[in-house]
Amino acid sequence: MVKKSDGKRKISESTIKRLSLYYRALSLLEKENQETISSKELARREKLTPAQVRKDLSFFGSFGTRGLGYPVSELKQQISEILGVNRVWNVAMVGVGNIGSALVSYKEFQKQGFIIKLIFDNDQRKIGSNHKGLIVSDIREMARLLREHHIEIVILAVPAIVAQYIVDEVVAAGIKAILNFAPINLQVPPDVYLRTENMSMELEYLSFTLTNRRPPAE
Amino acid sequence: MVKKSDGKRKISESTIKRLSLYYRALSLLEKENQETISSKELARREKLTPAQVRKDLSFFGSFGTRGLGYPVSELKQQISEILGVNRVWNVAMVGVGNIGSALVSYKEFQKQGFIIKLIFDNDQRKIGSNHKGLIVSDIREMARLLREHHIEIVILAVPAIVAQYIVDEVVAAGIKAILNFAPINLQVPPDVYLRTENMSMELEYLSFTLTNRRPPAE
DNA sequence: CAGGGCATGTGAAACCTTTCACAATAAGAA
DNA sequence: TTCTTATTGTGAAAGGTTTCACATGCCCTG
Repeated sequence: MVKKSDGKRKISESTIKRLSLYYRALSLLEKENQETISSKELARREKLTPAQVRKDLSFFGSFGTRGLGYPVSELKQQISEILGVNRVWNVAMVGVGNIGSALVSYKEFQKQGFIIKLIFDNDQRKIGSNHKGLIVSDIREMARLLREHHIEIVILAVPAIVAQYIVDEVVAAGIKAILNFAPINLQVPPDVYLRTENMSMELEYLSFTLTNRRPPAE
Repeated sequence: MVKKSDGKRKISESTIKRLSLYYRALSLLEKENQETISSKELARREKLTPAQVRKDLSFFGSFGTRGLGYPVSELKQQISEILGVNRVWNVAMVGVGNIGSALVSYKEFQKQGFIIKLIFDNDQRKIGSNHKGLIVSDIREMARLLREHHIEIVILAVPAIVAQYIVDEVVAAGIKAILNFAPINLQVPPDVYLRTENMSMELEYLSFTLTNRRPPAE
């Protein structure tokens, strides 16, 4: 129940990503009114091993009951605290092209507490237009508006060619966490956390798998 | 230059994903008319180590010249063959909500040779409507149309609640590769390759990092 | 055409992650 | 209360990935 003493435990990226999976699964289980779940069943649902589930959770504490499993609601709550999603995050979207406007309407982000408060673009035709109740702001006002609205995370959905330029502005405005959808590797200072979502990568992975799968017969 | 004898080399997922990064970087370098690149410089651009770049490439052959580096165009061509993106892949989109229609317009997929040929939905109001030159088809016609158009990859952008039902239909239609954008873990037979793109996961990762970063001072 | 410089290709070492295997222990039955 | 059953929590082992370090060998200069 109690968290471990916070030594300089280094938690791996894979563990954090799996916590997201557990969180999603637990949310579903909670809706189904299931009270407890074993590592075995949780692992089956997320295509992992029971040992992995237990090991992942053990980095953060002892949440289960031997012989019984984990209490669904309580574990979900614990993971939400670990991931920091037990609160609201103010988010701004930069770029209102296809991807940007789709993500503004994407309810999953809101459900997890990531609330898009501001939208920016540099296209005069888009500035002032309404997207899901939000008015598109001029990117030249970004620094001031980000500060005024206490934005902590910026989602970048601009063309690759301008992405580095825009990210420099975002960094200059004091933002420390950026989720980038432009298909390019951006350079940021070491105190800024940048994650790049590369949607082509997954298609290329499928392409690789189809291309290199063992032939139908020998 | 010549590929290694195809033993039962097991190539790791991370290596394949990095090949995607190299491919993207090389495409840019080619546009900039750079003729050669060293592992050191390629690593710097993608925030990796030179040794990693060389090791990754060495699984597939010897593409570089000692003392000089790798020939940009040639290496790009080689990687495109490895990833299987030196050809066109026929793709179908299932679901024309926010994400689905954004991805239909996403030029990056086309540029990489992933051509969306068909769009499906089950909403009568959407069926027959035009998205970027493609008419939305009735999902009940999916099996026939997928076969007729030689579709090899399906992108799934439907609500989580119906995703398992739809993916069962896609599998029944004989599709072996699926890219899923629904935030849920889907079950497919072992001969079907499924990748799930979880966009909330990256935001949650940022949330975790912001929440657990070392405090400003001690 | 020989020699210096440079960057590759690659075994081996270091490091990291996952899996194993079992002691610990809570719940419920008898 | 004691016993049985189930499942956790976790060191240790196994397995996998990254980094090191250097021999190799190509290019270019003189």
